[in-house]
Amino acid sequence: MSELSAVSGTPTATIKFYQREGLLPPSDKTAPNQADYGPAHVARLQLIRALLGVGKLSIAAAAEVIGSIDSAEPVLYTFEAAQNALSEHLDESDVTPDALAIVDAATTGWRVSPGNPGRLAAARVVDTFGALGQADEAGWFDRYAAAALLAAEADLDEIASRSGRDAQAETVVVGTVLGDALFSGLRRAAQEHVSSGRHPAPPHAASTRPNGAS
Amino acid sequence: MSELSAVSGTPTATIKFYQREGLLPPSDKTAPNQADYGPAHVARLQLIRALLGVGKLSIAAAAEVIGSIDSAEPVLYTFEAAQNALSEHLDESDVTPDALAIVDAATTGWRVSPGNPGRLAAARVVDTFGALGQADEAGWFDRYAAAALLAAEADLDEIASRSGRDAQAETVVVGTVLGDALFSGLRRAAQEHVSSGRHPAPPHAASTRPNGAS
DNA sequence: TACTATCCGATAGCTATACTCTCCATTGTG
DNA sequence: CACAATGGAGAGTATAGCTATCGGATAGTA
Repeated sequence: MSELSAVSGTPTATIKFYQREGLLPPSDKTAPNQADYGPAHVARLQLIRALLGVGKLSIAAAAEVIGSIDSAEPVLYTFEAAQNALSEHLDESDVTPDALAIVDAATTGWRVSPGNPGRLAAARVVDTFGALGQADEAGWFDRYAAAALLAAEADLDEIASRSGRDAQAETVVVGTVLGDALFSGLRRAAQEHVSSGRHPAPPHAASTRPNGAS
Repeated sequence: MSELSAVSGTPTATIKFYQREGLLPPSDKTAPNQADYGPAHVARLQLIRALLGVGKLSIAAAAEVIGSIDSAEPVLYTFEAAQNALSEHLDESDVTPDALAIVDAATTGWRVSPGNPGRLAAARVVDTFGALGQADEAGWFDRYAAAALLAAEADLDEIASRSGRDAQAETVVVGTVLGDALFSGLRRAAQEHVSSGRHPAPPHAASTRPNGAS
């Protein structure tokens, strides 16, 4: 076990905790008190740390998505499981019909089930936006929908490039979880870029420099 | 005070807590034990609930962004403040140069300061992605960067449509915080759409229906 | 066989966050 | 003037995510 701890940099106490919570599969034990860990365990632990750390999942949510990787279900179900684990559970009564209509209008032509967690989450954002007295003057929702479509196509292409159910299922989870974080980072960078292109004086954060490929 | 509580549906104990934490400005008191709250207080409280609830900010982060709305700084600084409050504080030593190079390549031509929190956050995602044994086969990073640019342009247009520093500053904060949640919801919806367009059998979540504008 | 070191597993404890409750002097109101 | 309500301050609570300790068992060594 402390082999695992040493390799991963995770304290043994934490590893034991993850095992208890069902995040990490039980060790293949060779004796009542002796266990063996292989590269699969190391990889799994790394996945856990990524989901909890960068992805900010809760222990329970991480356990759910990991379970859906391990189940033999087709990849499409893993997708659903990942989405459910990542979103808090809303139903239609948590959002106004108006907000749903706005979301549906922004996603016209999309084939999305009414209970899709993303649809409901987006509607709640629309509600919140309205409650704060903000209005969508410049087609913000529509343009976000276009951006989201771009990202989703990239996601699906990335998944399709993997071969084998297990590799695909893992990419589904990793892509879904890390995708949020990646986009959020890139959007902030893009905000600075767009903003500096429109306003003469850049924010005080030191030197801004045009970015050539390294 | 319980006027405020009634209107907002927030318990008075919680309101008092927010005041203590500096989220809510002190009441304009008319007597040592009697205070008056106006519509500004109601609006502020709603903003707080939105930041904490939908935006999932911590109390401390919310206090920071709210402070930057109230300061008289130009809107560009509010942008920076919002970004800093939303990102955990990374510096270049937290990510590999390789990951930074990949991020910079995906954002070629963008004018972004090296310390931009988004740039570093994106690099950390790239690192994590690699550590999990995933490779960017289908131009995932580049395509996310394109999507992020779209979103950032929408953000800036939306902000530009507001008049007055205070309205703009509030839209900066609201847009930056809610934008992450909105995109994440729309991306999940788009994933289902794209996925159902590519695979014959949809996931079991009941009826999927093509979506006509309401 | 004795000794030591390690390991597993279970339990209890710790820390941070986001509230929530209790107390109490003050005070508007009838 | 009685009296419920108010504002402010500090302590208390619930949950999440670890972390530390203890007890029993076993492998390695001599």
